[in-house]
Amino acid sequence: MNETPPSLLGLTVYLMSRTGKVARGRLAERLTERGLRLWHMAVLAALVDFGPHVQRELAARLSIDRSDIVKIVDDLSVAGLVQRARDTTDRRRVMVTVAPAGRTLLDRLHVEALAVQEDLLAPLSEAERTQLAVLLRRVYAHAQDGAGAQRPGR
Amino acid sequence: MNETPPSLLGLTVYLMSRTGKVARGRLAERLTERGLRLWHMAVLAALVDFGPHVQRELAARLSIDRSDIVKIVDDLSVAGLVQRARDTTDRRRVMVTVAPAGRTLLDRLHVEALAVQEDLLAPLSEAERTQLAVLLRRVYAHAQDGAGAQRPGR
DNA sequence: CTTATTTCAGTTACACTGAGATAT
DNA sequence: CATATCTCAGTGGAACTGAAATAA
Repeated sequence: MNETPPSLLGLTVYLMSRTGKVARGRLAERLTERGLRLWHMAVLAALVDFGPHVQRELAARLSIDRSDIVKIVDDLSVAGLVQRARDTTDRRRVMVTVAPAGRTLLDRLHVEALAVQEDLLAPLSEAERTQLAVLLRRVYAHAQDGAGAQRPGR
Repeated sequence: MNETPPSLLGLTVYLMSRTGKVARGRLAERLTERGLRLWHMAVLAALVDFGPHVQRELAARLSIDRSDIVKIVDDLSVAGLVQRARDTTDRRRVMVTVAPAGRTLLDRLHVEALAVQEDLLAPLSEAERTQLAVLLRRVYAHAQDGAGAQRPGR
């Protein structure tokens, strides 16, 4: 009685939308327990992977709106997970650097994300999980390239 | 410079969340041109695939909140895409039936959804698209079973 | 004077909560 | 009285718009 309409299950875009929402929701659930949201984790990851960023770079890399990055970085700063400092050569810019506490927290968040993933992908074998990851990475890369919908670039 | 952090790309849950959001966004974009949203299409699909529903059944089948189904069905009703009628045997219930206009519209929406999908999955071969669909269907089915996060059942 | 970056205020869509109205 | 269904009002996070403040 609770079956999903076959005409929707036959659409891969619909499946992507639904499963993506579940993935997002379960990740967010874990992060909420720590008073964080997905963007907080994403920003920490960007800082750890690529080093200090100007806020505008963070927004561009993560596809967050420039208006929203402010609050996110502010939250992280208040929590002592990142440090903010005016760029001395261009005082319009705010350099954001990950703090030691941010690194150790990100490690833990990563472990939790893997647990969520383990749970979500439970019905798939190791090989199938790899397959899924590979396929999604290619789709993601293609989408990032701006093909398809209008991508004004902002 | 706009590369996504590798530690996030390595998480399949993150990829699912991101690609799902893109899929959702592009579908919604098309529907917005017709003044519709994703749930409108989902409700039409449920009615066409399974016949008339009581509103509560629609909500359960599509995992929409019982509070939100009201407005969605109301929109469809105003647009002449569905018909609402009190159940004569249990006058608390409202039976929702798809109207002919709803059927023909759903056909067109389905075509558009396939176009969006074609675009999004462009980098994948036919075989790979099938693979992706199969894997996602299994993940979706598993998620629906209530495994993992708390599913209070409402 | 124009442009870039940060910041803030406000809007919209969305998912959910809680409670009221009606009927069983 | 308890329960089920529908309905509405309100809340909070998310994504976006527009514009002000500061600096180049």
